[in-house]
Amino acid sequence: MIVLDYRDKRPIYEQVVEKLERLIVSGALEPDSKMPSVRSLGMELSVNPNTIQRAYTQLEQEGYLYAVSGRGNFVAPESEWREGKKRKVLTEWEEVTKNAKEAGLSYEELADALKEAFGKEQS
Amino acid sequence: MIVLDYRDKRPIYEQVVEKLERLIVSGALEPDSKMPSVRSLGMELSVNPNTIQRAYTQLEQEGYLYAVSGRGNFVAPESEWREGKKRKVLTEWEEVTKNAKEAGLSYEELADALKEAFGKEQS
DNA sequence: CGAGTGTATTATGCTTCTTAATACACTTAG
DNA sequence: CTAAGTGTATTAAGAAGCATAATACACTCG
Repeated sequence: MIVLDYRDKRPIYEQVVEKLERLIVSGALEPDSKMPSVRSLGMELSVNPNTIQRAYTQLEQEGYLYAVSGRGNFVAPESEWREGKKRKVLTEWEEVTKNAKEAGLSYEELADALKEAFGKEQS
Repeated sequence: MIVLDYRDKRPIYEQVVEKLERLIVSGALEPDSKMPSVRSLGMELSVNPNTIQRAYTQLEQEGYLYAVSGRGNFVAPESEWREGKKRKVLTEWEEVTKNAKEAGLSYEELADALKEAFGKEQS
């Protein structure tokens, strides 16, 4: 399902959150589909179930999962997280863009990079 | 010179690095100008000199400062860090842009936000 | 010479992350 | 009904990183 990067200095639970969030946002994990149990995903990643539990709890607080006692964790419907995610990522994008400007990157350079990222043809 | 944010959960030395780098890149601290000594900046921020030393060492490794034994730390000439900084921040920008696209933000939305960030007039 | 500088070392306390071992209530397949 | 699998909670322990404190030493400059 996911692969951990041991060179990454961040906590494991944070990596798990990031990677699962990515799978959900990209649509690789469909709404209402069942997530692996904390025990099975812990086994698969050679990580303690508590660590997975911590990741799931955070994903639940952020609206990406919902838990059903005795049954498991499930991907939340898109309406629960899509708008919040867009707002969050746009704020981050504006911040990084500000840094880029400050570092000396020009409007034209970024405009070109933006076209590139969206597969637009260069003039 | 700088102000620490105690709500920020990152290590102090990392905050110091980020804020000083910002001052250098923006030009607020001119090349070859003298930085505060590790002891004086430690006093000013109510932080241990070792913590400042750690920040200075990292800034030196990244090319923003150079140290002269017995005299102090100084801002490195722009040629030492400008290009590296631009490359680094562009890579980060491309990554965040990819995330924004994946989260559902359109080319038009980002193009508008880019114009906004550079103070361009909207058509 | 003395004050101020960078730099290094050692020790200590604190917080966070992670593992481990349980425990309990719930749901579902058999 | 029973057993297995689920989420969830608790407690204990170890490891690592962060920060402070107290020194120490070589250097530069007034």
